[in-house]
Amino acid sequence: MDKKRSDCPISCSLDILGDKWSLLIIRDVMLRGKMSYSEFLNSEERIATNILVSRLTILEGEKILVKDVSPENKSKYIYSLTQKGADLLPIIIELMDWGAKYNKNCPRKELGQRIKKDKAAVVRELSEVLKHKVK
Amino acid sequence: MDKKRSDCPISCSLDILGDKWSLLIIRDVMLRGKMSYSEFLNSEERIATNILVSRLTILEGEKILVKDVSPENKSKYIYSLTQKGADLLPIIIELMDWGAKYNKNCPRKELGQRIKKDKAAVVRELSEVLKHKVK
DNA sequence: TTTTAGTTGTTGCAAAATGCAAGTACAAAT
DNA sequence: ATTTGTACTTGCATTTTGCAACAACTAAAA
Repeated sequence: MDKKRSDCPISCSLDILGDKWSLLIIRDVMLRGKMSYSEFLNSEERIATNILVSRLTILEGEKILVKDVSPENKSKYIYSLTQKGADLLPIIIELMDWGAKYNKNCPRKELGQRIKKDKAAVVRELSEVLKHKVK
Repeated sequence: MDKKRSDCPISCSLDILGDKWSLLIIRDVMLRGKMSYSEFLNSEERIATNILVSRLTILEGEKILVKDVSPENKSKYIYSLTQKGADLLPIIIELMDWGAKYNKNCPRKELGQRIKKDKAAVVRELSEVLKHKVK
């Protein structure tokens, strides 16, 4: 954690999350079941390797993600959400809702449709699911 | 609007909002009644003048803000939210809630307290207020 | 009229972050 | 022993950001 720009909670959040990549990694873990460096690397947005390492380090340092050796493959690491990371769910959902609303090229899929109908229910259900995976 | 990284709605949102400053400007307009270049410049986070101009141009280009000559002072511009900009309210509220929850130095003030108690009500009330100001 | 203050920028330059390509290290599989 | 998979590191060019100074315009004051 560097020095904060101010004590405004929005500013504090943006100090950590305010870039184009961090929340995409969170999305991958939260909604797409991705857990490893190579899975993140293969996301369609094509993050560079050095940026990915840098962001994973920061997210781990902020205790948003935790890193463990994979049980199946000892030369592999898996990243999981902490409760602090899981609590980013509403932000992710709102970004998805706004993005879908104002981009024609972003057709709403299953989750998007459900968010449009009952956002609160989606957040409730997903946070329940995440609760059982949190480290 | 540059080229998008993907059609994921979260990614699309971050293409526009994914930096440390844009959402702080939105915060200033949305929650602090700020409307002008000089007011944004004087926020405690101390944005640089070239960054501010750059962000205002982008936000105007994305039709999140609109720029008009001030009625009182013809050498002054005022920036207002469009409906697209006002629809960022839930994102701002969630960033505030998460930031306040995980930062000791961010004591929740009036709005923060109300968000903690009943987030949905706050969003409903504030979006009603914003609706009447939208350009 | 000249000056001063207020407002919204622009410009130049250094520092930091990002993007890209290649290389490294280590474990497991063949 | 070699290859494959996984997780990085490094070097370098490009882009963005941060900082400080300067500029253009308007309105009001002296």
